[in-house]
Amino acid sequence: MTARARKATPPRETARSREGARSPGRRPGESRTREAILAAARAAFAEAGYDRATIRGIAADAGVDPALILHYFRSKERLFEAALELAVRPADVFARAAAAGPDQLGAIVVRTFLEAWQPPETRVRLLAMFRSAMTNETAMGRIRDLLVREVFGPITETLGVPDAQLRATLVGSQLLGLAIIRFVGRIEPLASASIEELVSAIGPTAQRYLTGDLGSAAQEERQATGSPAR
Amino acid sequence: MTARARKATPPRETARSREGARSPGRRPGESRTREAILAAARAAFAEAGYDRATIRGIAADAGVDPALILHYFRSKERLFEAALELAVRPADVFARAAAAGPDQLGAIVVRTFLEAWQPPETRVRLLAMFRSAMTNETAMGRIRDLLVREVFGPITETLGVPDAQLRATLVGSQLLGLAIIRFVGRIEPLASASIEELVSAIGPTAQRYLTGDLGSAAQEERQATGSPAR
DNA sequence: TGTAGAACTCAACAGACGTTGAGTTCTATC
DNA sequence: GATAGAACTCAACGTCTGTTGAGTTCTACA
Repeated sequence: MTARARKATPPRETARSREGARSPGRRPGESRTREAILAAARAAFAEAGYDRATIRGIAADAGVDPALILHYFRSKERLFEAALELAVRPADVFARAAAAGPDQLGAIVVRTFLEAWQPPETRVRLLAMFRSAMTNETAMGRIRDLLVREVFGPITETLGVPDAQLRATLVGSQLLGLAIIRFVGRIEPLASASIEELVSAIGPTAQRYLTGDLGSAAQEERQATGSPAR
Repeated sequence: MTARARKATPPRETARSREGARSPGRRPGESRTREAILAAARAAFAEAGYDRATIRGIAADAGVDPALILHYFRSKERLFEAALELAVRPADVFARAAAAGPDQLGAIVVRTFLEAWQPPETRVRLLAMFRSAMTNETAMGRIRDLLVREVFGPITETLGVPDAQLRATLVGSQLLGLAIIRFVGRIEPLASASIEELVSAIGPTAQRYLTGDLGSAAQEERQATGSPAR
């Protein structure tokens, strides 16, 4: 009980109205409780990651009994999966990428990625995903899908360049690292650099990964059957 | 108790010799128990991250009572700090960087970074650090120090280029993302690409971040007092 | 109007967790 | 050879965890 992520949680009390317990049973009118739970869950996962976020804490934030969460979602893991849904709409990237020439792809990818973090709803989902990915298979799998299946994989394959998957993961590695330093670690000066600044610094990197020359070693190895050395 | 990171832990038993308890009290001869604990701790933190790794599990792996760990290290957090010490020897980078021309700096930085992951002792420490960094201040602080104070900060400052800190964090972001995709997420084809391949793909990126032109937006903003938009 | 079932709460479970204090056995120093 | 203290184990503490089952109140449909 040294350093817990929960706020100052007085012994019990949760969300009861001043004195006496909230009565059990269904509430009159239509219920938006499920959404409240999901919002609280996303906030908790974003702040603390999968391991440190607790069902009890989420329940308290949503003003609800912990058991109700499991009534809806059956387990913490499934709650997490539900909370992560629709973290990113790949359509945005494609639309903007298609509208511009292929030589501006790098800048557009970086800008779209950074702008995706601006709306609080998206930001909270992405933070939850990233904070949890190091120790949670679901979150890491989600990142992998975004990179190789949903976003950058399709982009590089559409481009018709060789080494599509390698290019996709290279772009992904740069954006992943950027996001962690900027939004999770909040390390300066990257944390408070403007989007313009980052686009002009990192855009060319993404551009090269997407369409450029990846160097002789990469070329050779891709043509060979197995990979030497390591 | 859905998905724990611990192995198959039969109720008790830890490391007792078949039957009966191991007797208490000091063991004869010189003790290397402290080192055994640290090794087990590093392995656990590398596998599961700070939150999921447990003192009890580490104690079992080291063949020792949990209380002994706290006798040595006073708390889980301090155990973690001790386990992370000497994760990287910055001297390696400097020596190799000094030996080559400034136009090969990018390739050298990438290669040195990747090679640092090869020895199991270093690998396990770095994995522990990265796996824990998303939810643990100590680990993230350690990463920040490596980036801006111990390794890349000094390098960029020695180069005499403008925007030293920005360049340092940019290189750091690329290497951080690379390490997470390759060593934590093990996402292909990046996970099993050869070092040569990665050096020729990512080296130019690092080179540009270190000594190249970061683009007009970056230049302008660095000369102005405050940063606009955001 | 009756009834199935959804939406809720309560109380408890069993097990984990970090940490503590007291006790035992050895080593080093005088 | 006595003594301080380091190196260890044991048993327990208090708290927190995800999850369960039973009970209550409402809604929707026949």
